[in-house]
Amino acid sequence: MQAVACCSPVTREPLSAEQAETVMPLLKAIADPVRLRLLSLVASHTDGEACVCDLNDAFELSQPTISHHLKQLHEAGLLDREKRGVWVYYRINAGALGDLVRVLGGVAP
Amino acid sequence: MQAVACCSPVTREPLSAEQAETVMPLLKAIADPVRLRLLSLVASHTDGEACVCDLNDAFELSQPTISHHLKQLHEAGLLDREKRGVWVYYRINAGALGDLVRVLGGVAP
DNA sequence: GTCAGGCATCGACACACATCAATGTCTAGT
DNA sequence: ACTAGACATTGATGTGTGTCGATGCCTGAC
Repeated sequence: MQAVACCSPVTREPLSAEQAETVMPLLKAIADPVRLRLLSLVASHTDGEACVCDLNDAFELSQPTISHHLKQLHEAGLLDREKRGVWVYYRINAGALGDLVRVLGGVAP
Repeated sequence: MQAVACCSPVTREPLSAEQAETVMPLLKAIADPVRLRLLSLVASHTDGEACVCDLNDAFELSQPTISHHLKQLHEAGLLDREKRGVWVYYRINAGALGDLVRVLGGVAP
């Protein structure tokens, strides 16, 4: 998969400035409590996808705010977006999350 | 080790607000290009520790800025601090990084 | 065509944060 | 004691970002 395909783990050799900037979008995307929970909600949902209508109800935040966070996760490559009729479904991109785990020195399942 | 010991992977079940807040310090600490590189520099250095004097020279940033970032990483539990004479050494805390990897659904080495 | 509802975009605001110069604190020499 | 050097702390400043209300765009139903 290797959606980001960046570099060896941070614990192995020093990250260059360019490599760090490559990983930043992923890290900044999940470095917010609401976005991390959104990602978790989508990832752990049935079939690995969830409707925005359900996600809105899971937080005491305005609809534009949730929409904004989902856009951030989508642009980072962590969530895929698909419109089906009136509803929009977000799906987890396991590859992107796996890349991040590997950069941090872990082993992706 | 389990320095943070928080929760099952984000991909398994939805993270609660409290669980998300628990992981945030770790994520926010590495969600900055300079700090991620600092962490990588320390982690990949000989014996897993590095002197601040060396870290200062690795960036074109002022000394207070580097000091500030190292403090952030230290307070997040990712780096241990030890003063030896005039010099200060920072050491990687592999446990904290491992916890983060596990929360993200990876397997820590 | 019209209307209602789901979601995105826009503009504005408040707060957080990265950065620096100046200063403080500690240690080892001399 | 005095000095020089290594790091930390402080205060100030500019930029980034999370949040919301208002508005716009689609889609399906009538």
